[in-house]
Amino acid sequence: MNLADRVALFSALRQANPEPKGELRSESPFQHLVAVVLSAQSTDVGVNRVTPELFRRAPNAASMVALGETGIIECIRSLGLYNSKAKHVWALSRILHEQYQGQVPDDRAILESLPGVGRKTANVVLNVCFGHPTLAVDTHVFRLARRLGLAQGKTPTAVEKELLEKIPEEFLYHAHHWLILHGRYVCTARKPGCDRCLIATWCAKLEID
DNA sequence: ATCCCGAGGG
DNA sequence: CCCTCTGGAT
Repeated sequence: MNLADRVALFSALRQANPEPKGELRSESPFQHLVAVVLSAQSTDVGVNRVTPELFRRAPNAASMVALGETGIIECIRSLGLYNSKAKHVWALSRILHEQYQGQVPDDRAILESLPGVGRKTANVVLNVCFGHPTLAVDTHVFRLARRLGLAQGKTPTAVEKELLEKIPEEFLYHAHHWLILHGRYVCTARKPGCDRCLIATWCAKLEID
């Protein structure tokens, strides 16, 4: 896809949704970090179902440490993957509490060193909490980028690199949310809604027609 | 049966 | 590189 088409594609997404927001609910960087860790292989609806009670019991790092792994599991059981997620949330809370005054650091290397925080989660936190133009490649962005023909890589890391090269800078900051929302509600995994797709004009999947 | 805002461990 | 973690929704 050439530059003019890429600009047109992202302009269409921007026009439809000028200020895209993620759908995970939180009231602080700490809560957002925890919500993103919990979102691994789970839906946002599921995360938003359990976080009100979790954050009522433990709104910050210190109280999350006090709640303990068992208390965390009680709150998040219906999400799945609860043993490892509870372990990670408790351990990262303890590190933030003991070493970072309970604050989430604006630093990729430190974020990725936290238990349960990989590249994708760090990219989301850097973007949403600290305003950096990072691009988090989750399951939706990965699928959509490949369908559109914006990337061919076989790993999220490879696709992130391709997208960073192909998405014009002016669109980079919002690109994650535009792509994830489009992937979630239109270009879904099982049944892509091509008939109601705003960017089908530029989609490699439909080029043959 | 497949997918969900993945990460850690082998 | 692959496997596992795990329940809920479709």
